[in-house]
Amino acid sequence: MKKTEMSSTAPTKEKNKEKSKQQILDAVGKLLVEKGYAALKVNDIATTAKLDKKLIYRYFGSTEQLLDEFVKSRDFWSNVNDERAPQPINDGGKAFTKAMFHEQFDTIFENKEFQHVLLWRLSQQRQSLQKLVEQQEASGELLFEHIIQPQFKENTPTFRAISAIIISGLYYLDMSTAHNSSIFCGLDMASTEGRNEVKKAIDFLVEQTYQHL
Amino acid sequence: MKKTEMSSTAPTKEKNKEKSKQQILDAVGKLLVEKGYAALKVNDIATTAKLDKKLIYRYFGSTEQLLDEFVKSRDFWSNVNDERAPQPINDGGKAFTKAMFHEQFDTIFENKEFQHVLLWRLSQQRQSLQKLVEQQEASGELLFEHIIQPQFKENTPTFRAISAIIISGLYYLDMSTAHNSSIFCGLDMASTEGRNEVKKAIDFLVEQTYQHL
DNA sequence: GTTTAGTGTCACCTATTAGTGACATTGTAT
DNA sequence: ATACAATGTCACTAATAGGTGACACTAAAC
Repeated sequence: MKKTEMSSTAPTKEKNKEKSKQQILDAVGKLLVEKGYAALKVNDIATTAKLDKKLIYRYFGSTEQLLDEFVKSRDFWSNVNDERAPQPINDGGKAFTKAMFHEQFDTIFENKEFQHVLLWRLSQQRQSLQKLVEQQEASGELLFEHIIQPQFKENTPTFRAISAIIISGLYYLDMSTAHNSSIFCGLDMASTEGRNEVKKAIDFLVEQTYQHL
Repeated sequence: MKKTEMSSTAPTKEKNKEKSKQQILDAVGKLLVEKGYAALKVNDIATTAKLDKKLIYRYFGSTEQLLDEFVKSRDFWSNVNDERAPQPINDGGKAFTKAMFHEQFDTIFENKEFQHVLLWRLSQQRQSLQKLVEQQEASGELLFEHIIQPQFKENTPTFRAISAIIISGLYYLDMSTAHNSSIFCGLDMASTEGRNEVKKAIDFLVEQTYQHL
């Protein structure tokens, strides 16, 4: 009978472990968003997770490993990786490029955790964060090879540079909006109008690039 | 005779105070560049300055005030403020805009202290850092009003957005070059070639904007 | 010489932080 | 019932952190 119970109900011990690990990982995310990566201390994490810090060491080995685990647990570049080209690409990727830039701009704006991870990886040399950079480069490379190169031929490097400016510009604007004043070049980057101006600018720049590069 | 000495030679005590204050401020800069803003701890600062931390409290009041003092002591936006338009502006500011973007890109690349302050102000809400944002906005506003507005009329907001993307893009690229891998969109942002591609891209984007916006 | 004010040094206190050993609790297998 | 293994709790250490009081030294004023 006891055996029957065991096999019918999932083992509660295991469940609690997974639940606790999840609580801890979530606490990292919460602290990251609320106080920034500098506030990621074991004691705070444990308190936020409402668990003893001992469990952090037991389940993750060390604070370092916990943070690495946290980074790995989030899939920040899924929206870039995923291959849903919304419309067939017969314009050399123009519409796709515009849409991707818009998506990046909005996704990062909404995802505070993402913003803090961007900032974190600018500030610290953590291996798991470095991996994000490589991952991002790799997924971007696919686009450049398959869509941009055929379109722009020998001008591909310039297109790369233009993309670099635009993408990193969007990153910075989203980060600075969340942490500093939201005014940049006189536009309110937290308002719909301001953000629409940026999107118009993106479309304009991409359009001009496709027409005149 | 003693009195004569006093009035002829500067009082050495005062001199030492100023020298010590300078040593402390320089130590902040050195630590900021070498270890990032998170490493700005009193003990480290004092050690780096080769002085007792007591002096930090005596001369600056607190660590907080020291850091504010440090930020105020540097004039990071002088290169933007200063009104040396290299050529007469009869092209609506096109050449000036290109030159300014290039200058920003290179200045920040070379000035590691500047990079760290950019990062610092994204990460922390310190009043003296916030003032930098306002100062920067104010000096930019002059350009928009006097040069851009007459040229672009009702399209000025779009031009603002384009500038916002480009400037913040240059910021981010310079920061990420120094702290992460220097590869972005497949271009090496630490190499001359990579940076020249970016400059070509800047010129192209500005050119297109002036021709077709 | 004595006083005085400012500079610099040292020892000390306190709070925070990371990390661990010991133990109590609980669910499960025998 | 007993043994066992994993979860969770607590008290403790050690290191690092910010900050201060007391005192020695020195240059100038009298």
